[in-house]
Amino acid sequence: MIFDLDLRSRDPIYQQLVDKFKELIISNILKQDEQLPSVRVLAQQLTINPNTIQKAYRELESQGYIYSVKGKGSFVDATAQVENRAALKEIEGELMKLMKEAMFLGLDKSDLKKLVDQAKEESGGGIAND
Amino acid sequence: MIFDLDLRSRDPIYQQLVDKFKELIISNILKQDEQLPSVRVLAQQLTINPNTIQKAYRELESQGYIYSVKGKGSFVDATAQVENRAALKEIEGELMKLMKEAMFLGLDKSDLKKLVDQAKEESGGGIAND
DNA sequence: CAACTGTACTAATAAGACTAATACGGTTAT
DNA sequence: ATAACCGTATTAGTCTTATTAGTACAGTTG
Repeated sequence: MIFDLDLRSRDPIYQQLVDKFKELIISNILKQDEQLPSVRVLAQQLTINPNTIQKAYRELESQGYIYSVKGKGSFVDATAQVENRAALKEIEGELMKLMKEAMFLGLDKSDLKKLVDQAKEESGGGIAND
Repeated sequence: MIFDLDLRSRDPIYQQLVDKFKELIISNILKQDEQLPSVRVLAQQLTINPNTIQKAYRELESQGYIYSVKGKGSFVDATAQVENRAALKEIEGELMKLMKEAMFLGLDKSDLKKLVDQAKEESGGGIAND
């Protein structure tokens, strides 16, 4: 489990952790029901405070990416993502904003559609369908 | 000039202002060389500190969206956006991340490509090409 | 000169991220 | 059952940063 945290970033550490884990789950590197490192172990590995890990895990759980069981651990929950309508709406809004900005900066529709294909290949495209 | 700022947001006010002005410039509601409200006037309208406006304008200038002239004012700079290679690379990265997440949450390629078309229509599509 | 513009600087306040220490409750294997 | 793990909660202190406040300087315009 390798994490390249940037302690000097404006992005909080817990947010970086959330993003990293999301990527690992989305790209299916962490698989369904696979156990995440424990709060204490990961904190020791990264030499940061356990509370920070806990905050990241709590966030991941509230977003439906993992589930935690007292006494057992935290595990990947890659099911039922489709039900997360609110999150999807938010992401669509962000996507629209970024796409408009990208177009303003010189990209055109075909460039963006290539990005779509690329995103598909790099994530579910090669993994979820096998 | 209407701004619906969320003072309680985790996003800083100056960042919200940057986003708003970007949107207005990208959608061509604010046109080339059009003057932006002065730092002091806008601060008074929004009942926030002039320094916050200044910070937003400085950011917009560093990103190439406006230019400021001492004694005269701040103006829209919608030219030469294509040269901003670094910004474009960053945006592409963010787009990839969001697209992957959107797919994980249930969207497919065609959904995303529809978003691309929609973004085109709502921004440059209907304005830059007339 | 007066009234406007952007810009710069310093200090004070408020909020939030992070650390630290501690404690509680559930699980699992010996 | 008891030790060694797990997640969870709470409180307090530190540090950073956004924001405010006040002041000052420099250029433009009538």
